[in-house]
Amino acid sequence: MKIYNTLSKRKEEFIPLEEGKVKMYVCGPTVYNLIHIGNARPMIVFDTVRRYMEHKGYEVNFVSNFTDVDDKIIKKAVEEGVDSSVISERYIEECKKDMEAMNVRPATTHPKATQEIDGMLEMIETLIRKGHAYAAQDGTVYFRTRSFQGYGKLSHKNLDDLQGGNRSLLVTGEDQKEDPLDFVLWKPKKEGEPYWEAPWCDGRPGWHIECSVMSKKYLGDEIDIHAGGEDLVFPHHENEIAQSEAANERPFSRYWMHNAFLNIDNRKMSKSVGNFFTVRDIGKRYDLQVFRFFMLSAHYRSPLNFSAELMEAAANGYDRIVTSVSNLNYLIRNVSGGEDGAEISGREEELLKEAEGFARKFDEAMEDDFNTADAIAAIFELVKFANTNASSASGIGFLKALKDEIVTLSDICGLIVDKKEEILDSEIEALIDERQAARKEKNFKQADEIRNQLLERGIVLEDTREGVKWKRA
RNA sequence: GGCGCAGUAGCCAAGUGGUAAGGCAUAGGUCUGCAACACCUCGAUUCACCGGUUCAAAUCCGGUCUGCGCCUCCA
Repeated sequence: MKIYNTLSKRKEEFIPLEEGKVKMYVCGPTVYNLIHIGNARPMIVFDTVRRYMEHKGYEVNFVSNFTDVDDKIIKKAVEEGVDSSVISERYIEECKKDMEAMNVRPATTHPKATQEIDGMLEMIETLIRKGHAYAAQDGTVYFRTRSFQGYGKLSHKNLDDLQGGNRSLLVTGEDQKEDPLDFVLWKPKKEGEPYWEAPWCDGRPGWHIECSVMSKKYLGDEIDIHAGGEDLVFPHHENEIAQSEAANERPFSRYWMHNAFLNIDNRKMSKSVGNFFTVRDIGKRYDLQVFRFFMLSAHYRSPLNFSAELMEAAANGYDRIVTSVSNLNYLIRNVSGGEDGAEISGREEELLKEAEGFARKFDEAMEDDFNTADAIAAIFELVKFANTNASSASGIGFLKALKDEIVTLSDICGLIVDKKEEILDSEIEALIDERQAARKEKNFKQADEIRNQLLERGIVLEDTREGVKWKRA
């Protein structure tokens, strides 16, 4: 399995620290609002990475945090006149609902920053003791960036370039720093803000220290994979490396994975431009399975553009897979030989062998830095193969094997393609029978009337060679 | 200003040295009472442009143009 590592800027063979196990940390959202569709990209992408690794037999310890103390949360809490925990708890719950709707599995652990303050105090103390951090006059604690040799190794920046770029961006409090590149580990409370007691001042943690500490606590000093959006490379992940490696004196993460952005009309989403969608909004307009399919239709390191037209195309593509599985289900239910036909014939054996080639192609694509676009192409080839080779003359064992293969590969992508069979109420069933009778008598006018009637109730009929099928519109 | 990414059919998108996957859309056909589904057929002599290296380049090198990202809270 090859993974593109931001650290080395190349694909590397994945070798876990511990045989058969993967320790993976994904930076989660700051919970001050409903998550937007950009937040959803790393969730879907890295959930898919996790699913594939589990499919390969790895035991994955998947940790993803909620940042629940932050300026934006506090601002919202002040606006609503409630405690900031009310805001963060509310949006953590909403985020979990969205994740479920996108078929993103809950992490092994979802730590919250506010529950991990002790660990942060401890790491900050360690950093001060080792000379990597210092407290300023007002109690703010800064990381001494130049004290960490490897600073810049992830984002491939050199310190002097950074300094030049930063010079014009000096803000208040900057003059307390020994060096403009130093960043905050702990900051003093302001009136009305949540705070914790600390040796330097009552205050709250900086953003970067949170992830270093949560990763250490739940996964250990050294982990396999650390992931997040590409905008986190600098400064967030660079700073995490500095903190963790300076404190633990061990390499932090072996592989760093970063997803590219989801754009809207080729522009980064932003509230000021007004091209900003929440997952909740999109879920009202589209099946979120379609959204997930859309996300995986491009490589995770390529920018992906979001638009109604592209979602439309994705919906049609996703439906093709769902329809194929539903056709197989129909054949399985109505196969002439029933369960007795479970025996797979020699010819079918050969076909299944051929079908395995698509699963192999799928695996090869995923092995190559999780090339989901190629992997989905393999699913489409399999779908075409199934559509071409399955018929009412097929044995049930053969049909089930084909269906299982499509469902298994789709499931690795987190795509639900085997829709549960619904029971129709008897009234609708009676109408379908009535229409069939009308068709038999060549009373097509009445037959079409009934079909339209059912369509108004959201039932779409399809007359296939094998019989009448229906689906929800 | 510094660092970096991308430009492949109408649209989306794989492909990083050996002669252009897959999907959507469009058109024609088979099937069908019609519709839908499915299947078949059709689409880049060519990968932004210009040079170079090579037996061989979408893939490597140099340059040009265009779009985008990071350097500041951000997935």
